[in-house]
Amino acid sequence: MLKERELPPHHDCGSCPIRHRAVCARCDADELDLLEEIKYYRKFEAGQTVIWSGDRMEFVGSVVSGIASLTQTMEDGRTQMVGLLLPSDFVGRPGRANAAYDVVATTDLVMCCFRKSPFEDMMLRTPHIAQRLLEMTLDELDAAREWMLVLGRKTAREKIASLLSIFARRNATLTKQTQLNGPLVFDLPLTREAMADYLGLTLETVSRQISALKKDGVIVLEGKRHITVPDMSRLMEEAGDDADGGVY
Amino acid sequence: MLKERELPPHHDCGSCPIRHRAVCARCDADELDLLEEIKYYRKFEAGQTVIWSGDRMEFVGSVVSGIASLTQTMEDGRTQMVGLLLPSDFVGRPGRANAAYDVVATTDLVMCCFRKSPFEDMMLRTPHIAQRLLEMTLDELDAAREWMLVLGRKTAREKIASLLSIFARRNATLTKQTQLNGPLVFDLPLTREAMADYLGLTLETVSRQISALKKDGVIVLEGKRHITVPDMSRLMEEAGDDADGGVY
DNA sequence: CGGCCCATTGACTATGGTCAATATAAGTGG
DNA sequence: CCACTTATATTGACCATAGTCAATGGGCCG
Repeated sequence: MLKERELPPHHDCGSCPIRHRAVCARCDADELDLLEEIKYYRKFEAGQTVIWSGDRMEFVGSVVSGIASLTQTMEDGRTQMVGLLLPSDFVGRPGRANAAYDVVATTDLVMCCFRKSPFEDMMLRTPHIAQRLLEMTLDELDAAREWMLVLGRKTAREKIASLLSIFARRNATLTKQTQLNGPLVFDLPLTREAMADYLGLTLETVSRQISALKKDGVIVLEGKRHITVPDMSRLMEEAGDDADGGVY
Repeated sequence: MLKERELPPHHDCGSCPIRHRAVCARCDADELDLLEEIKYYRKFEAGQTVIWSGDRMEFVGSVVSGIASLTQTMEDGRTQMVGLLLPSDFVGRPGRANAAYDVVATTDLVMCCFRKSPFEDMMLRTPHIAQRLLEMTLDELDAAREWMLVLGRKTAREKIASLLSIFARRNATLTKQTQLNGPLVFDLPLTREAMADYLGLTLETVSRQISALKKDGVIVLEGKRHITVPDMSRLMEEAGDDADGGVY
């Protein structure tokens, strides 16, 4: 595997890009000081495994930048991605010794890690952290359940459209585009194979459906990763979601 | 729809069958007293809808007895069950005004409800409740993710075997059978259609696969609902899970 | 008895998977 | 700079699994 690179400087929480969204979002200055003492940064290269399923977990933490995936694998090699970890998302489960999933860096990744045991102690004494973690966990549960509908009931074409919708919307919020009317432009952060693992498809089917959506003008493809969505409501229609309602 | 039946007596938390597993598990006597003041029981008949998706939620609560299902429905009628609520499971999301899913009583159901707003207030002041709710939510998230693997990657036969495994194990713990060696006997709490909705299949495929497992001696079927599993490890093999490992 | 609900089974079809060939792009080293 | 390698993606031919449509069976209850 690839080797870990030099660590970034131990920077201040005040200037942290995920300060207001991560597990520390509700912490006040005093609480942040305590967190600073048990935190450290780690960098991973695209493709590198952050945690192996079954391994003892030494830390929990937040994704600062980049994307990681949570995957589950059967003995015969079939794999299913069960979560996509974006900046501010939390990794690890307080109170559990061993990891339940593989965590893999999909892109280059920076994580803000907390030593597990001190973090658990702090959670008991700091309701702000526990409250925020509960809120985030409830959000993740909703996301997982929404994905169950995608996996269980949508067609291959709808699955692809659903995934593209997620990226398009995520990118729109990230670049502060409040308008969803104009064309949306973004780069796919996943390979065809990773998309297949997330959608419960084969990479060939992913490729075919992307080609079909392109042929039908739902998306414009430049290269393999660069995508333009001329009409977002059209894409959401293709995803089987209500194009109008659900401002989410 | 069916009408609500007379309410059960407002009984004491001390004698509650889910006392040690529900959201109140960690509460001490004082905290239970406070909960008693905002709690009430509701009974639902099999088939009755407890909460409609999108409706304002007046309460949160725990399943005391019976089974409820959490389902999501697309405009064209395709439905996916996204959770199975068993005794002690929590219903509702503190901090959210409207329900995200339909909650339907699959069997006759008794719920211990808390008026939502007082419960939310109490959560802020009672770490024992928030801590337990976090723990339960993390468990549900794990369950949802395990189900994503089932939905995304397993064959119809494996899906059925996975579902039967869950019921068999749940029944074994409920009847205090610590031995998983001998034959396990239980009644299916779901119709074929509900199983299909949970597994992302059609009811015909469910029926066919149950017949196939029966023909192959993996299960013995008496009537439509009564099932005997002669060899649990055989069933888990069919489910694609490791038959030995994972004492879960 | 008759009607209703739930389940089973069969015949046929369609969606997506499998296997294989080919294309494209990004390095790597002579 | 260009051949060579490797990883990623596309496309085609064929096939298998599960879906669709339809007929039939079996309890249960009024």
